[in-house]
Amino acid sequence: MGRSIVRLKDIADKTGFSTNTVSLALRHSPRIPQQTRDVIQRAAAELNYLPNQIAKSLVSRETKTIGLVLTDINNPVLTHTAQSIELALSARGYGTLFATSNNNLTEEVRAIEMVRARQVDGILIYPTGHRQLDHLRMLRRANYPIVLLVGEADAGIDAVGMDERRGAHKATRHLIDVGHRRIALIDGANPQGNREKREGYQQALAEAGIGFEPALVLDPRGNSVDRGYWAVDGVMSGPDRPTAIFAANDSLALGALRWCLKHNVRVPEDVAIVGMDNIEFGEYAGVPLSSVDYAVETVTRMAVERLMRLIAAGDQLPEPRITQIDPDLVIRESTRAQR
Amino acid sequence: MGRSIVRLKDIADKTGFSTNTVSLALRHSPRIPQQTRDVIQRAAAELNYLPNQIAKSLVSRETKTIGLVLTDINNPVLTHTAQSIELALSARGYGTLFATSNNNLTEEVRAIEMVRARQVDGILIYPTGHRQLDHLRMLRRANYPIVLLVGEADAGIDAVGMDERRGAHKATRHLIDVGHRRIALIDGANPQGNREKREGYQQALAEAGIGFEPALVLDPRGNSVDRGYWAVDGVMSGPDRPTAIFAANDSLALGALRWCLKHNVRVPEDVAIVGMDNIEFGEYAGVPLSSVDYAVETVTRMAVERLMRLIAAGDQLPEPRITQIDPDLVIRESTRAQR
DNA sequence: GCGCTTTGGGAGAGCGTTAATACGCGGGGC
DNA sequence: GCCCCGCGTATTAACGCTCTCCCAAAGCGC
Repeated sequence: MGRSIVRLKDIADKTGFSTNTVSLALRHSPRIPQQTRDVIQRAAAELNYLPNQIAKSLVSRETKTIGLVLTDINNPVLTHTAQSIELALSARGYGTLFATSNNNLTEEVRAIEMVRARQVDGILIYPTGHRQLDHLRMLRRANYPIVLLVGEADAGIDAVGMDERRGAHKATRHLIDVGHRRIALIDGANPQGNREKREGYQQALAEAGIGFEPALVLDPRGNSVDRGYWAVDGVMSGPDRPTAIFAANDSLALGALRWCLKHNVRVPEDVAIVGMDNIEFGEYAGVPLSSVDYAVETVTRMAVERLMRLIAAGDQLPEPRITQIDPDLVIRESTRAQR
Repeated sequence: MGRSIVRLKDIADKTGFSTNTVSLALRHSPRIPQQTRDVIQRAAAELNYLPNQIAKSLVSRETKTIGLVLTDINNPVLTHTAQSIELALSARGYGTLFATSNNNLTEEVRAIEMVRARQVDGILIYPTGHRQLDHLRMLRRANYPIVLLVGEADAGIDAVGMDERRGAHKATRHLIDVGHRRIALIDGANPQGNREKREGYQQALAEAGIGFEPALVLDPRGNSVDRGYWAVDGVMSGPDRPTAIFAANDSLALGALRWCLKHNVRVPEDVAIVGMDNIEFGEYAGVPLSSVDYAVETVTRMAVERLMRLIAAGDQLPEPRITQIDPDLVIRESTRAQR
């Protein structure tokens, strides 16, 4: 616990006032005359006093710290989210206690216990399973301030996030609009029970009267560029190649793009590619990548604001509010050319 | 501070034992007979008891939490570092209190105060300025466990990091070896006082008898892909184009690569490019990027181990130890072809 | 000069936990 | 039969801070 040994009592001893008076003076209480405050504050500065937030928390029953639980920070969009949240929280005087679940429910539960034991004032979480929310609902029911970073419609918990179904629908629809009918989907989250993207994809196909072909749904078993590369290797090498690929995130899309460039498959002439999240590396890729934009700043701003409101509400939380942000599709060269 | 209201006292009331007995029982003290322990532990489980780490910290004088202060998590290598550190710490039962300095010394100081006020047991920091370490040295002198994530040789503080000077030297040397003499450097950190990369670059030039040309040193004013793109726009559009580019990180390098691809400048035939950090997006770029590998896992493992040792040392810290990791150069297509 | 308020400050309790110490009681040694 | 010991548990005092009283002296009106 650091080596910070200067306490209120030390300032009290040095100035001759009681610890109580010192405490009030350092918090600018009007009950202490200006002159006394000056003396005390000067003494505090000389001793290099730093208030012990732990002791403060014990009595005030708030830690001014929130728990941030993410699945896996290597996804650039979650990285950006983490950064943006930390910024917003620190601007409000809150610290960020960070933990990862590694896309594993058991670890998620452990991470939540860890931050709860440290008495965080609230939790922001990007849950592993968008459907496995019971443990979170229990917290919410116990009046624990918690906000999901996923726009899960029927969570029963406050949530702010991209409408992934609509995003996937827009991306697929766009591919259809520019003339594609054989559209592959790369999505690692679907087997884990996060079906939104898959549903958006299927819905767009259905609306266009295109039959759903299970062979075109690829499970990359991960979310790295590498995974995207190998996910498409099978179908693309085969005889019945798709003419378009929709990837559930830009890392996967860039992997697919790389496969194409390496095998002299022209993008977008031979195969069009759309990603999701609109990360910077996509914009500046070998062929600039079309992508569904994830409005990180908007999501984090709203999520933090909502969490602050829940914290302020105290013992009687308001009804949960779910905000689903309708994402924009950013069209770049990887789908630009008409067929 | 959450809404966790179950205390030792509640378990005591329920079971009829004193809070003290409950405390001992839950910590498996041999002083409490097995049978009593069972009763108490069952009651604790029923009440959903979660120990209050804050209260525990106040008396034990350790929080089992460490502060992680980074400049800017958007750099993929720092992202990876953050993830890897969180993992290592959580495996050791430590929480990670995370803060960013946004590459600003004032904010760095504030971030450190924030984590110190929360009584973290130690600090891991990627400092803004590799030469502005006085405030950190003061902490170290006060026996505060702190480890830098930068291999700064004469820090006087424990440090683990890549040897950036050698890395830059290797990259530049490689470009010289494959026949280049007009080699541009893109480096945003140099104007901030982090001169290691620049020095490695200049040293390699000098050894090869190549005159240093200030016009070839480009300040991107940032570290995004976008910045890399615009940083090279000037020299590359001019008459006296360099034939090779060494970028201080892969984001910048990918920006430069993108400029080339967009303007039909062949890589590596017309211009060779080397980056630094060896991020995955570089490996799968339009032209796979040569890069100096940053051994993230090694750095974080050693840094965390060192921090643990410092924490265990208590009031008498051992002499600071600085570990500089000699990075490997990964050669890919962006520099492969001989001229 | 009396009682009132106001001003400046202190004493003490308590936040949830742990560590040190105290205590009651049963049993064994002599 | 008495003392002592040890077992099982309770009591008490911290940890550093804030909050709720409380008190003493000064100021003020009549």
